[in-house]
Amino acid sequence: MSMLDRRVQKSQKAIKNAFIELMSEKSFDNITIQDISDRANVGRRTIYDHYMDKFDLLDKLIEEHINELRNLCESTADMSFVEGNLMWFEYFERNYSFFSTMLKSKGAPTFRIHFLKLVIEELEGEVDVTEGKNKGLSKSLILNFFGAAIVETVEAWIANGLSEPTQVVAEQVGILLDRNF
Amino acid sequence: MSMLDRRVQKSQKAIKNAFIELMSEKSFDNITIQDISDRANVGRRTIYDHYMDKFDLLDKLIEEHINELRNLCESTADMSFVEGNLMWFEYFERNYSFFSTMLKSKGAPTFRIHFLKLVIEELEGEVDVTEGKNKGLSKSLILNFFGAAIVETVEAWIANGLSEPTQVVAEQVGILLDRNF
DNA sequence: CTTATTTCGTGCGTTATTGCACAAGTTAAT
DNA sequence: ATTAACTTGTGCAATAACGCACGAAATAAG
Repeated sequence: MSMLDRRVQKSQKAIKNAFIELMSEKSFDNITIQDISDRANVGRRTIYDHYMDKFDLLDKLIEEHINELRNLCESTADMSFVEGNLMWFEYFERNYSFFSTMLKSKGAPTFRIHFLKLVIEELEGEVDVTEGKNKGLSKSLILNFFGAAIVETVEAWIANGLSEPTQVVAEQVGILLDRNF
Repeated sequence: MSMLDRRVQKSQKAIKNAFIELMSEKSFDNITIQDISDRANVGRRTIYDHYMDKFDLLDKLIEEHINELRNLCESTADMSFVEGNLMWFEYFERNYSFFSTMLKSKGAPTFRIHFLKLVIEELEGEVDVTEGKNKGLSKSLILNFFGAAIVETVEAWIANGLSEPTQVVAEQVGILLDRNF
């Protein structure tokens, strides 16, 4: 994983950060490769060595975070929602600038879709409609219901500039989930 | 000047910054090339591509700032001390972390010497002992006198964490110099 | 519409950085 | 005193980033 050349890591990091910065300043469409190259202090050519175009860059960026979150799920598999949520929300907090720009920017509604999809996928293993409190209910309905609820909560929390303490939000959402699964 | 390869600039900057950071944490003697390489996130080999050893690195760093200050003097040659001092003290402010660590660190008393030497050199063209208020006085005595005064003032100002506003210090020192030259 | 200006995407040769390996010198611990 | 762990300085081949130049495509200006 971390066997990547140091130069690659640094270039990609600089490019991604520059891109996120620019996303918070102007719309996706108005960002040029030139802009990114200038801001990242990296040769324009270098960007093409790593990404096809700015769409590819955005895709990779999104995919990366989705994967990170998926990995996070594995390590929290044996925790309660209250515990696991803390890890999730701390991740959001750590990557605030990314999620903030991605969730509000109109240029990238793509992200919300991917994000919701991930949440539902990861929630899938937790719901049981054959017995317990959810017996007889529609599995897909439950998944959509709580998936959207989670995404929307995160979105609002971030849009408000993380005004609520991370622990509090994580715990409360955790309580609601523990109660329903 | 800025025709240097982007990579060189970035590497050297990272190395210098890492070095300054480390200087504020431990004594010069206890800093290893390994440390610098780790902190700068640069291959150990790269450091040797630019510097002989850590002494050379320190020298280059000092020399660089001394040169910057010397250049600054040229551009302020036709100003009064009050005006010119503002440029100087703003430079100190901009490079606070450097001056702070260099002036307090016991591992690098070298810097104080170079610094004083520069101040005296640049002051030399301003003093006239053949006529005016300093007629008959010893030129070298005057230079040492005010040179040390300036250096000490800067040192104290920086040691106090820039507690006094830059403009105020610059102006007051300027007044004292304008009065005596 | 026509003309600048800018951005794009790519090919190319050059250069800087990298990671590794090695022998030699330091430092610390037991 | 001896081992172990770490640092140093250097050689080397591989490769990432560089800067440049180019024609094509898109965008803005007159």
